[in-house]
Amino acid sequence: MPTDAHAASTPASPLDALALLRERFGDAARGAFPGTALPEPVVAASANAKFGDFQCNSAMAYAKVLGQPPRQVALALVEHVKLDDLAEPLGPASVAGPGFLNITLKPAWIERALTTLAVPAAQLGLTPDATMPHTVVDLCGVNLAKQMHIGHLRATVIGDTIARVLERLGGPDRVIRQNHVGDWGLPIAMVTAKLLALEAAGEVNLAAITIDQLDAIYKRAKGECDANVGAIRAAAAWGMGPKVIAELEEAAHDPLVALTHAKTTLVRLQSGDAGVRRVWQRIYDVTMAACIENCARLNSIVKPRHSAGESSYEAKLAPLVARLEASGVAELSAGALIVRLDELGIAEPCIVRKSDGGFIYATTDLAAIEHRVRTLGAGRVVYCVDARQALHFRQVFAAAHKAGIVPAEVSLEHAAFGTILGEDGRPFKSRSGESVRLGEVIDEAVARADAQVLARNPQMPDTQRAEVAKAVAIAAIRYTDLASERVKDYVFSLERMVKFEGDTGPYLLYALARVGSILRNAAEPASGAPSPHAAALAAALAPGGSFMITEPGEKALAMALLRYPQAVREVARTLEPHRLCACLYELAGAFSGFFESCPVLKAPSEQAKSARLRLCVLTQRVMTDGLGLLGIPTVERM
RNA sequence: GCGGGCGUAGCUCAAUUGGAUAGAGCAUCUGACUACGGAUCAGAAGGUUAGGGGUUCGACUCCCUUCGCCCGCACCA
Repeated sequence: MPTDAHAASTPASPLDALALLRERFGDAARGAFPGTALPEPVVAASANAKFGDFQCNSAMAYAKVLGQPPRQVALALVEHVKLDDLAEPLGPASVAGPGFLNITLKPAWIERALTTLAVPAAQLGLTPDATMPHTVVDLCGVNLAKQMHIGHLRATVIGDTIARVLERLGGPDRVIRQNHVGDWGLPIAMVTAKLLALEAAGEVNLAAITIDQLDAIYKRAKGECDANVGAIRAAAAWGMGPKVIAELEEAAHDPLVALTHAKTTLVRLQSGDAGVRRVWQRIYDVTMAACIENCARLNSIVKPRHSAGESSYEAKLAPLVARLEASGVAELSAGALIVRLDELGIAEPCIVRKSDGGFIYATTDLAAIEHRVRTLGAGRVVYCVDARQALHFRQVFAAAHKAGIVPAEVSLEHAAFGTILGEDGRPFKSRSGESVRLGEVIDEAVARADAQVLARNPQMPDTQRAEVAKAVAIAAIRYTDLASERVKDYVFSLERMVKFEGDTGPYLLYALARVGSILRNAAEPASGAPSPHAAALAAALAPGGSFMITEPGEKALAMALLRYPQAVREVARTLEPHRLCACLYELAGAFSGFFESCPVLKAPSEQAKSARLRLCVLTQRVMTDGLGLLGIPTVERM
């Protein structure tokens, strides 16, 4: 759907060459072809350096509308476009191929833009945007009595990164993290019941119980409850006779007893029975302590105050469902209460109450949405949850809107992510087929990182190396998780991700360490004598000072720096952190190129030295800021 | 069966949302002033973007279709 170029648009940031060029070419199109509605101009960074820095590709499209030859249209745009301050003058030679317009920025513009970017008040082009809606980010999502495993990694890392990016853009008070804890329902009741029994039998000490023990007890309890229940259901579904089912039920006598007991426990829990509640609270505390610790180890900001257990919505479910029923949005079907969504293109209805009268997770999610929007004031709710939940969220979002639980303008988004695969291409599991504990994965990453640092830097003190290894491990894990397209599966290979070479988190830390090394050398040379670079460094650090772009290496670095603010905004819009990863990797690469071709401390003149030092300072700031958004801690040396 | 996702170099991943010769990193090969951290850089080689049709001046991208893999599909969360 082409938009009218005559429509007003928000003014472009003075840092954003791309947006400025779009603006200018929009003006040019209106000037050259008055009265004709034309689509917004298409301007893009040139893929190939020989085509300049940017290219305008609209002449071909406009030619179609105007019925003129594309090169003629291109020439008309050249005639009308005003780029004097921004780019080298365009001429007939700027038109290439079928009508591409090649644009090269003026060094003076790049230098001014860098100066603007570097001004402290500009915050690297990311001053808080007061119009950004309050945003709830649903992340982590642990379950009571279950050890965190590899399946929690992505929800924890991606969710945290999205939250960090939105906080950077809208200010810290605009983002509310919510850890939707699975702390309610029959599964929890099963463990609670089992734990009560074990405690009564003197087999466990509740005060000293660990998450590992809870995890084991959970599995036992669950096993005892649904040992043969599945078989009975299958027998019924396959139309087997009542005799077969009766036999199975006989065999499943114990499981059914356990299940019944769990159901009774659930009722007691829901009615506030103090004895049951005490055990439940203990399970909650132990689980959450482990969760918070794991998150901290991953450098994800998930604190107790972010916990939003399903139990906290318990009291709201019945009234919510009653409203849905009264308003006619929900209807009975085969004994269950459902919200039909077929008119919204979703064939499967959203079940809000089971035929046995119980509520299910969709009900809780609806209550959570209402809370997030009405109470927490969210204008946008982002769910960082496995892609397999896609249908569930489509249903819940549609139902929420249909029922008027949230206003239509509130954006409900499922930031779906793919599965972590093992190197065999199958979902990542341990040798025994069990899911791998998150803590183990982190341990191994730290061990590998430590070995790498030791091999390369044997003289580093152990305590420092331990700190560095932690940072490298986090960089490795987080960067890999964030660097590929969110919805896709990816292969988990610690060996590859902990490498210091190539497109990895550790490489980014290395690039930053090299920047820091130059600045350290500038400040304090080996001998005790005053640094010969002191004057140049002071000039470079002086606020508001000017940049100087002459060498290709300097220009490439400058262009990479200038892309940063836009990359961060793209992440906020698309909820795709890999765009920021790519931006930072390109920045690191540009710096490496600069590092090779443009000596800083041995620069040909004092002026060049100070200008290059200024580039180093800005690179350090941008890299640090960007890594911070990815939740990757930085180190001085490694 | 219906719905959704995916398929890009030997391997792991990109491609600014329709633009020029599809880019990186591993691995392979060739080079680089005894180097402000060589954990680097420059270059080479590697592709029928799963196959086939269509739309378009122009397609990895949009539409149709076949193949392959993954995931969902009312009352577990």
